[in-house]
Amino acid sequence: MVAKSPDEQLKIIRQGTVEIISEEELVSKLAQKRPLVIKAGFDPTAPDIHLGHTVLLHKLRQFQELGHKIKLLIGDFTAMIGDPTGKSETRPPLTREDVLKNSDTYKKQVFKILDEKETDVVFNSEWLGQQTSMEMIDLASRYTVARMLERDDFSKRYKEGRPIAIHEFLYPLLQGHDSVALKADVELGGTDQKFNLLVGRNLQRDNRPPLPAQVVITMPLLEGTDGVNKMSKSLGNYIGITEPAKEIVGKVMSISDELMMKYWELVGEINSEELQKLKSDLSSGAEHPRDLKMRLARKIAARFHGEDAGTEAEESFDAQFRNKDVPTEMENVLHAWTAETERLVNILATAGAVKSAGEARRLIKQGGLAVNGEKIEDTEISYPKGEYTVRLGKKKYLKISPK
RNA sequence: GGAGAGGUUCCCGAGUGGUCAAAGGGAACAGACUGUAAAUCUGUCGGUGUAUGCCUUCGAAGGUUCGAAUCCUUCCCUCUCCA
Repeated sequence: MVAKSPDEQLKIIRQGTVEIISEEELVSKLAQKRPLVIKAGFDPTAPDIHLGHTVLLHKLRQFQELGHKIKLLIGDFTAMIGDPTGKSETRPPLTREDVLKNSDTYKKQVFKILDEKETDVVFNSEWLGQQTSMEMIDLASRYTVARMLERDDFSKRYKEGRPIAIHEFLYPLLQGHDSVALKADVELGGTDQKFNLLVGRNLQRDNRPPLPAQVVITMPLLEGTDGVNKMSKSLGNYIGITEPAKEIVGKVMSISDELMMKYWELVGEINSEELQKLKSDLSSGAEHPRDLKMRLARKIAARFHGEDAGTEAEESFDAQFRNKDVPTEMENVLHAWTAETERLVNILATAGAVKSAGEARRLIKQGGLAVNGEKIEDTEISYPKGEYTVRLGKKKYLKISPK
């Protein structure tokens, strides 16, 4: 089953990673010619998987193809703490139902990339929920405050005088303990997870009896559509895999050219030779950046929605932005007219198309609003009851019809 | 337990009695430019039928004052140092 030699495997595993701690250990584990236990943790608080998550999933998929065993860990227990970032407040504990619901959605999404048969989905509440206070204290005694403060996020906050709650220290410990419980051979995570992953390694070593330490593999974080911050739902710069194909194409098309190459590398499902070719074609001019980006956009859309949806999304994108056609389908908003005619700004505001009438007015002043294809100049214009096609800005189209 | 610092609009951050809907930056939105690129430039950025008006906002609640983000009181929250 495990057919490839350790060196061949290493070559594949290494692609796109930031760090492997350590490669020698990984090779010797691979040389044992058994399916390794590969651990990767996911937070069940946000059930929507986005492209950023898939970086990890693609790597896991590669491990699967090499014949290893994936333990997909849903951190339902640790979610009660929330991985400390300093940004997020302590999260309210999820109910059992929430967890189950979220993890179901998770599974559905994850298996668009992973092979379901070769994946174990596990919940850390299974063992963490059973722990007694004594065991918790014992776990806490394995680490010192000084070592905890080595973590970037903690030391920064400490220096800046920002709060750190004690329970935040427990997060890395519990996550690390998961590795002990799973007897993980390898743990995969984003570069922001390095500290936590290393804690797992240390805890395995310090365990009684000691366990073989897991190999830690970190993956680059994928920047979101803003090109700066890591992709996350809370920043609103994400591309969700359940989004409509058109949305995915639109969002991918709006990323910068530099970022596009990173996307190719991390979620493009190509090997390093192919990546090199794309890069050289791009710099030699053999390939137009726009076309290359469209290929990527289409590929990603097709991955989650099928080839047809990908093609269709591309066509409608071109229609709208190349040929400047009005899209055939758009969101329909119902509005109840309160009088014979009503001011446009009010209609838009009450319909929820804009935050306030003032914003609508602003849009008009800035020349970003059109009704039935005609640009509006007058901020006080009124319309009688009827059906209208409204364009807000460059890309947002809306149909307003009477309720 | 003691001493000190602080909580400002989406975020960071200035403002210490009227000239404050509150500087500056970021984000966001719009326009120009384009490949719906990115970058850049310009504009907007609490609400209100536009009003030198009115309403809501400067941790919370009260108070002083003609007038408070600014002063006082109590409360909540955070940090630092000492113990």
